[in-house]
Amino acid sequence: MPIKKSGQSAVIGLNAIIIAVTDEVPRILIVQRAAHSLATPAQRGETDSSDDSPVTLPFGPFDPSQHRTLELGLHKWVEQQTGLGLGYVEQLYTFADRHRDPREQAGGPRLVSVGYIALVRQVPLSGAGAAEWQNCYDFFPWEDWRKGRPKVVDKIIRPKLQLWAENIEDKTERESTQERLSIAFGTGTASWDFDRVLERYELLYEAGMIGEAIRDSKISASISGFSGPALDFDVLETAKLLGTTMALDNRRVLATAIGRVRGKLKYRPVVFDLLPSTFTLLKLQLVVEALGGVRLHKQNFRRLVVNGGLVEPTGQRDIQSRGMPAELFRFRREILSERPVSGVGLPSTRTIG
Amino acid sequence: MPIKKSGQSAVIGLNAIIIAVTDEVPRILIVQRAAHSLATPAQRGETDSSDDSPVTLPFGPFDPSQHRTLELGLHKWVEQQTGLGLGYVEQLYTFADRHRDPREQAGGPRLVSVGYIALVRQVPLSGAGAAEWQNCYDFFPWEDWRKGRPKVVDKIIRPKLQLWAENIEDKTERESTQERLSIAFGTGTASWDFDRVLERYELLYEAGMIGEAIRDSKISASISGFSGPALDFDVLETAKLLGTTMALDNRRVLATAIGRVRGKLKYRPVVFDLLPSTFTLLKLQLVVEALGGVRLHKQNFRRLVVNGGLVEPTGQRDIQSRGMPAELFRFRREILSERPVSGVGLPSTRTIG
DNA sequence: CATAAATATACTCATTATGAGCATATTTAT
DNA sequence: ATAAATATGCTCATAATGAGTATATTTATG
Repeated sequence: MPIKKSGQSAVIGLNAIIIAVTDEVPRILIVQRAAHSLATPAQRGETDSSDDSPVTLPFGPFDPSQHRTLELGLHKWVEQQTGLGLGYVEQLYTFADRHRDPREQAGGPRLVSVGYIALVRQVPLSGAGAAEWQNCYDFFPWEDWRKGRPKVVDKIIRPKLQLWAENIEDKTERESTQERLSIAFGTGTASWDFDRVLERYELLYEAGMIGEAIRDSKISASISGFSGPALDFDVLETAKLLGTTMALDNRRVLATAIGRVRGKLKYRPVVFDLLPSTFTLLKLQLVVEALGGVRLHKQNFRRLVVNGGLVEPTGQRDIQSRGMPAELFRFRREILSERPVSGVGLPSTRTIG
Repeated sequence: MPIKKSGQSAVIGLNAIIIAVTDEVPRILIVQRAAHSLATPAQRGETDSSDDSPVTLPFGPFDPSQHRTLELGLHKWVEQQTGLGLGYVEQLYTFADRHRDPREQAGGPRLVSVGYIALVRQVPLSGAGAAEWQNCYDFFPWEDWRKGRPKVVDKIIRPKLQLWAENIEDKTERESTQERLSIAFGTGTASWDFDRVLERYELLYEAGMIGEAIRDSKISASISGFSGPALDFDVLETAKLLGTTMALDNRRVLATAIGRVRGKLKYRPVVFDLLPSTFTLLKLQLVVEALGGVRLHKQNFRRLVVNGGLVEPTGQRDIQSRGMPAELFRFRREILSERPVSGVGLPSTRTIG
């Protein structure tokens, strides 16, 4: 089959970011070594660049003749591959940059992926695919602040990024980069904004500090024929401390997803799609904390969700080991029609009668 | 040139939702009668279904061989067509449902459009295209509450939707529809959530109350060979009161965009991309109100943006006609690095030290 | 059984944010 | 000079939030 050469050609695929929380760990479904059924040639093939990461997000082609909508295509294929029934599903973003795959041939078809986030309750895997669950924070060790600020932030990220930014030649670019740093990593007066996962990832990539950056620059060097500068040991060490490298731009996609979910938590009751129909308040809190990467104040959290009408008691109690048994609650769906958002108003300004 | 028959083929296009606010009116850029340069055959051609609406969003094909990223493609083409320089740009959504164009041929390539929102300051149009500005609320008369609740809401929308929902046969579906109604239109205890523009639009479409629904059902009837039921005068009258019909699913795209912008207003300072670099607080407020479709309390709005550190006085005053001259303010970019979001926290729960 | 450890739940209190309004100042039009 | 229009300052009640303290109910362990 000859390769199409049309400049306008594109292949549309679906990327699924499937999230579940178990044992206080947010996990995503990943596939090892491109075991996913159908990949583009560029995705499947010539990956033997020795250190290329085998970890990918589940990916499947979208066949318009088969499926009426993207979302239906996604459901079908995920269920086939994993046996998972998807709960909450939301379109994330469409990724279409050139060199998403750095090995993409000039003139070859562009790989366009539409990413979907799905939140699921359960963890039983079956189906044809070789999918497995992996801790989100394996990919973003700097994003989990539940045990305090991760050491990697002060020891590596901040100093190295600072240094990198200071050495940018162009003044305008240097200053705008420093501003971005300050916003994303909360240097100075700023606090750490848990939503800005993507912005942090992008800065680390641009600074060449993570595995993908090293890999991509190596590849483009080898394509252009130049041999890049020898990588010193330190760079590789740093990259290793900054989490597991993923294939292509998959880690970027994942960063987008986590940021989106964290943002969503604030104003829509999506957590409940990760929980069974009844749960204790502690379980609820732990799931929120896992996704947000933060610890919350227990009594206030309780006050918020109970007084806020998000949950209601079932009258039943949880049976467990240590301590006083907690009451089981359920999500109050009615809240959706009662309050505009579960927590906020306009720009922080409310309407006037 | 023979038509491709591959079941997997797709054409990727870009839809631009370009928003500006002038004279307290939020406006979007539209194109009359498919005057946009390059449309798919389905989009351009056989539109002669008599009453088919001529109003479309700017649309352009995306050529991967020309542009490295979707956003670059968008910029290029918008500037060519309109002479506009885009300010804030954000990817909105990817629309790929079958029958986005109800005339789509079975087996023909699927039209996939990636929508982008752009906020611009100015209104001078030039360039090759036949674009013009139109009031957003021409398409969504029920969304502008600045002069109180629009009459169309109580006179038409609520009663007709209520009736429609009550007559759904299947009990489960009826109840879920009634819940959706209550959430979207704030029947009962609920208040009107200004974000839920898309949900409201979709319900009106499903209920067959707006122009697009009538058009699409006519078309599928004519394709399937059945002649649909004769439309009574009332249905057409209703549709006319519910705003201007757009081509294809463009109004749905626009609804998505407006909802997104309204939501964004709450927690990111995007308004400033619609304003000149200095402005009075009234101007600022009027722009927020225009987009939100609400009136705000003036003194509290001032307190919010000034005490909240979003803006700072320039020392200069505005020269105008009536009344005390207002001070000119400017956006404090520093706020971005100072506060996580301009207004909120986690699900409504803050972190604990 | 008594006690410690673990957990759940109730309440308090200071601070800040929000919604609604009154009061005063500064300008232009008449 | 006065009315109309606008800007701006201030108050006040209420609600939301952050940070605790206190108490209750359970299991594990001596």
